[in-house]
This record gives sequence, C-alpha cells and structure tokens, in this order.
Amino acid sequence: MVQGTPANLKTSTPIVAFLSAIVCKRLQKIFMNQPPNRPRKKTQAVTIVDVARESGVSYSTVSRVLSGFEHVSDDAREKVLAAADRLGYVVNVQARSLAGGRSKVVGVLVPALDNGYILEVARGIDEELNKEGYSLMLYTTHQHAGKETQFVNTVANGLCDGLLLVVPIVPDHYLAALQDRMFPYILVDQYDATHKSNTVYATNWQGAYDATTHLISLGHRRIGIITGRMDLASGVERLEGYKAAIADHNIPLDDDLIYSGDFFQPTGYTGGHHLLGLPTPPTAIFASNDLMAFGVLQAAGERGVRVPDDVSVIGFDDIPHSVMVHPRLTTIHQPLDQMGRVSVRMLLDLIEQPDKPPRNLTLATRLILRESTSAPRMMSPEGVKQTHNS
Amino acid sequence: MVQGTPANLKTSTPIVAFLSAIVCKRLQKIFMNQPPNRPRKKTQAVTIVDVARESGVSYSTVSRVLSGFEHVSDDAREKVLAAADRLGYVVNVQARSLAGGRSKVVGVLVPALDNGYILEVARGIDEELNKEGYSLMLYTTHQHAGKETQFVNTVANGLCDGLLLVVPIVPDHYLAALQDRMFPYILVDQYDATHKSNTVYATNWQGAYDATTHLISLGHRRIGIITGRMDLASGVERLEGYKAAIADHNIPLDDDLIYSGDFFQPTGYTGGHHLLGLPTPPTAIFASNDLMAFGVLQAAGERGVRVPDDVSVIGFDDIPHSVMVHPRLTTIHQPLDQMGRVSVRMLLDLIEQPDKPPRNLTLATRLILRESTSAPRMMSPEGVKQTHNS
DNA sequence: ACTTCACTTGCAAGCGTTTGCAGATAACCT
DNA sequence: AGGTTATCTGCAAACGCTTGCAAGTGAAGT
Repeated sequence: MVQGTPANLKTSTPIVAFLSAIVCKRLQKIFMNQPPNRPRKKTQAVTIVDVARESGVSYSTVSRVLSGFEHVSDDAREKVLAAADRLGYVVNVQARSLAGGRSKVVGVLVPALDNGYILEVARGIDEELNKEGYSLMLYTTHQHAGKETQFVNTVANGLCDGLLLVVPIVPDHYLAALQDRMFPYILVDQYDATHKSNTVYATNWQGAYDATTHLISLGHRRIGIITGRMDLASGVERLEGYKAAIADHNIPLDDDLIYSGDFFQPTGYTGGHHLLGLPTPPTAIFASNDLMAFGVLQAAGERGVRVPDDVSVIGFDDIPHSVMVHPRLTTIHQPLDQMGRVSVRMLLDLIEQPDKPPRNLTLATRLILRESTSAPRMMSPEGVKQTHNS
Repeated sequence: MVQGTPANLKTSTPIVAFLSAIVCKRLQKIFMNQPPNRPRKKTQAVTIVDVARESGVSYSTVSRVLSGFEHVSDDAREKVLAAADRLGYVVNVQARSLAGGRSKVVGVLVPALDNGYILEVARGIDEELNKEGYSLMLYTTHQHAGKETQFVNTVANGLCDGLLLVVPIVPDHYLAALQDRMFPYILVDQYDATHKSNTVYATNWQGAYDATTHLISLGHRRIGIITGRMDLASGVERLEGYKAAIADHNIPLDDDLIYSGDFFQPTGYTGGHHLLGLPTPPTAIFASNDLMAFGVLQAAGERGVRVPDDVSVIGFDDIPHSVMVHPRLTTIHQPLDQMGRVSVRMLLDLIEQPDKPPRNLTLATRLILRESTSAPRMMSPEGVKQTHNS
C-alpha cells in the first residue's frame, strides 16, 4: 500500500524502465509513484479509505454502505458499520457534496434576526431539520442587498441541498434563477401567484375575518384596523378579511378607521394614538399583527385609555410575547413553528423528487381568547354609556 | 480542449499507438482521452476553468487571483477579475474547503431557539459575520444529545472555519477535542476556569452588585433574589454580587429570601409566588434574568401585589421584551449583541492566527432604570407604613 | 455440467478547488 | 555579457467522496 493514495498506477511499475527511454520527463513522473512532500492537512481525519482498510473491503463499498444502502451484502454492511463506528468516522460533507451527493444542509433565508416571528418559524424549521439529520445554514438578506444574484449562485452552487425562503418579498429574478437551476426551494408564509413555487401559507383572510367577527360579536361596531404592509399578500388579505367581516354584518366601512401600518411596533403605536385620538374613536382595534398590537397597548396606556374596558385590542400571530403583555393579548394564532416544520417536510420531499408539481399548503389560524378584548362600555352591564364621549 | 478536464494527459497522445501494443487494457484506457458518459451534474456552474479560458490565463492563476493575491501580475489579476465578473463566477465553497482553503463559514452552537437571549446574541454574530463575508451555520445542541463527539468531528471535519459556542455548559471533552484539533473556537458568555479557551464574558458579579445596590439605595432592606442555574458561572456570580452588595450595606443575609431558579420564566413565577407569600415578604426582588423577572411580574399580578408600589422588581439581561411588559422592567443591560460581535471578531482573529494565546474578554453591564423599581411603601411620601403587614 | 442472470464488489475517474514544484521570463548584480 | 535572483505562471496532484463500468461470484435455469 502506497501512502493511502488510490494506488491508481500500481500496475504500471514493471514498464517504467521501458517507458522512461521514450516518453518525456513529465509523463515519466506520472508513472513514478513517489509523491512530493505534501503533508498539508494537519487534522488527519479518518476517511472512507481508513474505514475500508479497517473493515477489509474496498472504499467504494464503504461509500455505498454509508450513503444509501444499495446492493451491498449484509456481511459487508455490518463490517463497514462496525469499522466506521470503531474509528469514529464522520463523513466529510464537502467532499460528498462535491462528488455529487447530498450535503444534508438546507439554507434558510430570513430578512433579519430582529423579532420573535422569525424565531418561532426558525424553531420549527430547526427541530424538523434535526429530526432528519440535516444542518441549517442561516442567511440574512441584508447581507446581500444589491447582489442577490451572487447570493443565489452561492447557494445553488454551494453546499445547500435546498432553500427555505422566509422573507416577505422575494425578487422575481431570485425565483427565476432558482427555477432555472431546478434548485429545490419553498416559500414560507408567502403566496406565489404564479403557482410555480412550493409554498406554505396561513389563512390570513380567514384569520382577519375571525378576529373582526369576534369583535363584532362582542358588540363592537366601530372597529379600527391597523394594516400590515400592503405590498405583502398577508397584509392585503388581513385587510380584506376585516372588510368582509364588517360588510357581512352590515357595518358601513369607515376609511378613517383604517390606519396603514407596516407590521412593526412603531406604526402600531402611532396608529393607536391616531385612532384613539379621533373625534369618535373606535371601541376596538384590530392590529394586523401582535407587534403592532403591542404598540397600540402602549399608546392606550399613555392616553389613559384602559384595555379592554375602554378599547378592545386584538392582534395576529400569537407570538410568545402576547401572553407576557398586560393585559394578555387576544389574538389570532398562526402556527408559526408548524409552518417551519411543514416547510421542511415539503422541502425534503422536493429534494428527493425535484420534479414534483408545486404544491401550495395553507395552515389554519385560530382565535385565541385572552384579556385584551371585551364588550364595549356602552353595552357593559353597568350601562355607563356617556362617560367617555360627552 | 477536451471536455474541460484538466487535460492532464494531452501530451501522451502521440505514443498511444505504441503503448497499446504492450501495456494492459486498463493502462491504455488511462491514456485514451475519451471520458465515459458522465453528464452527472445538471447545474453546470461556471468554474475557475471557465474563467481561465475566458481570461486567457491558466486556472491556477485564476485561483491565485481569487484567493489571496500573491504573486500575480496586475495585468493578469485585472483580466481574471473582469472575466470572473463577466461570467458571474462564484467560488464553490466545498471544493475550496476540500482543497485546503477557507470555507468562510463559521458554526454557531446554541442550546435551542427558544428565547430572546439567543436571538440577541445571534443578531450581533450575524451582523458582524456578514460584514466579513462569512456565512453562519446554526447548530442547536438538542440535536446532538448523547453524540457530542460525533458533532465535534462533524464540525471540525466539516465546512466550518471556526466555532462559536453560545451554550451554557460545554462538556470538557468537547473542548478537549477542539483543542486537540487546534480548531478555532470561542466561548460566548462563559468563563473558562482553565484559561485554555478564548472567551467573551460580561461583568455578571458587578451587574448583580449594581442591581442590588440600586434597590438598597432606594431604601429597600428586605430584598429577595431568584437565582439562576448554579451550575453556570453567571448564575453563581450574580448570586455572589447580590450577597456582596447586601453585606457591604450591613444587611443581614436571610436565606429565606433566596429562591433558586433556573433562568427560565416558570421558576421566576413560582419564585415570585414563594417570596411574595412569605410571612414577611421582601419589598424588592432581584431576578437573575429578565425572563424570571417576567415570571415575578406575573405572580405579583395574580396576587394583587402592585409593581413597583408594593414590590420592586429588577431583572438582568435587558432583552427586548423588557420594555414591552408592564411596568417596563428596570434591569441590568447586558450587551448581548455586542457580545456576539466581539466574539466574531475574536474568532476571525483566531482563524488567521491559530496559535495566539487565549484571551478572556469581559464586557461591562449597566443599570437601566425603568418603572418596575421604586422606593418601598413604608418610605414613600404618604408614609402608609402598616397597610401591608398588620 | 453449462449458460444465464442477478447480485456484489472493486477500480478509476472526476467533482472544483489549492498549492508545491518547476519552467519561463524579467530584473538585478558583478 | 553571463550568472544569479526574484517574480510570475502553468502543470499536476491532492482534498474525500460518489458512481459508471466491468469483473467476479454464486444461484438458478436448461
């Protein structure tokens, strides 16, 4: 055995002398089996060659045992697994992936690490990924501002087997590039109008409809809304759900009660102040997500408006904080971690069978009753009707 | 040009006919330059060979230009860069790392994705990493329960250039394995008594001392503490800081006021109930982190004990939520994201110079005054001394 | 007993890099 | 001018793996 090299030219030795008379120096060197001094890697990891030697089979058999168990005798498999275990062998992902195998890494693209929403989804993703023995590569988009193409190339070239896009807006050419390369990806919490992508989505319209209906059924008639971003499907749909519920209960739509927000706390805060400062303020406010609902709570607190006594507040998402505010927030639960889990499952499916037709999965939201909503004052048992507006 | 292979045996063609008469079939095949049908990869990415062809230099020159600019003429460099740009070349990380280069990936090991603390640190890490063009591989430890060695091997073998350990407890053999392999790593928010590791830490003792002193200076004398995990240095040090402050102000230490928690909300909650239910309850409570402080707030709310009127509460960490609870939490700010940033910087340093002696960096905490602390009732202007305990 | 066939195994090539070595060229001394 | 040195460039090997191909093996079919 020579130096653990694949011993490719072993058979040639007998003819070296003969050849050397004829062929050029370079060719000869190919035949001479003396490696130059090349002790580069310090961490001499155990490779399949070691496992092969240890178990007495060839390295290809080892490879076959270790990745996909195809056409290997039980005997060989057993020996290999034992040897691998004994040696503490760990596959070198990079080599495997270079050679055309799976890297068992999936990329997760998120806008930023700045709120609990991402964390929840990521948690689901992480858990499901771990179950399947995959690793998670986290990319934040701000990293790639302006060079998205580079990014797509990096990912598709790179070590990820698939990509989870948890970003609100994905530029079209992103998707185009991914589709082009047949690279498996899933849009998480996004709707793809073109139906070319696999998506996991939630019932945003229905959730908003339920939230609004809840408020109406409590007796509210003047219901404000703080919208999300209107360039996001979820933002639009939540507004539409609100409008539909209002209309279905024959309440006239009042544009003054619609404040346009952006899914972040500050606009919830200003929106809260705006709505509560109206000549005839709403008795209930539907914030298109919890973060903005927190802003409303804050604004209400500052104005001495009590929740839910003076104004009911309902959110959307049910992020962990919503039980930590006072009063605890009534909200629409969005199964964020489940969303993460489901997307992982879809992605792994897709990695196995890349040409499956795209599916669009929609998960159900549900109303979570807590203490931030109640019947409006004028309808409460005490009937203190005039206190506020007279 | 034949098929883009490295054209290694081009020169041999003239002698093939001659050789074929003598050498065995296998050898002959080596010389024939007809590749078998091997169109495996579908994503025909652009490689350095393409760039080389495009720019008219050899692929090694391209490689040299692209990684570390050593010994390349300006002319060549320019041509290569232009060609790479034109072709949209993106380095294949796996190949580079296989061949011995840097992968520009660092691994981040966290216990789980279940609280804002991690998120904050991760945010700092992410931002700093992006600045340097590194990618982030996220590992959660629950994945590796019981097979830590495997994990260490995977990472060290694998594609990470370095490792950030944001886990509360790192098994010794973990560290030993990493040290063994000379693998660059940093302990984040941990103290290494052996001084063999690079660490980034915060002034836990001082922070606790400050928190307690703050309460004392407000007039509190009966101050409860809910401790963190006692198997964590930070937990121990915060308790010590508390004790030191008490002693320095000649307040006797009362073991009844020490409730042992675990840094998670539930023990804060039960601890809050416990302390507030004592015959002589404390007038102030120092929770060893914000999460537990939230638990205390909740317990207080349920008991009708008002914060800060009846009891002051102070936390530790200053996670984003601490401004979102009511009342907003007075706490000790721990520069979590800065901690992330600093660790990244240390790690990248270490990657460059692996044999630098270990450094231990400690970042300063500071008191953040909000509304959850005030002077105790018996000292407040109204002097309603007896209301509570009579 | 002799094919035929299915199954198992091994060899070698190649995935896209980096890098030691050695030509080639240019620049510098003497 | 001749020799030496420094600088640049190119070749080929290697990193650890997967996989097509072909050779080997034993069981089944005739």
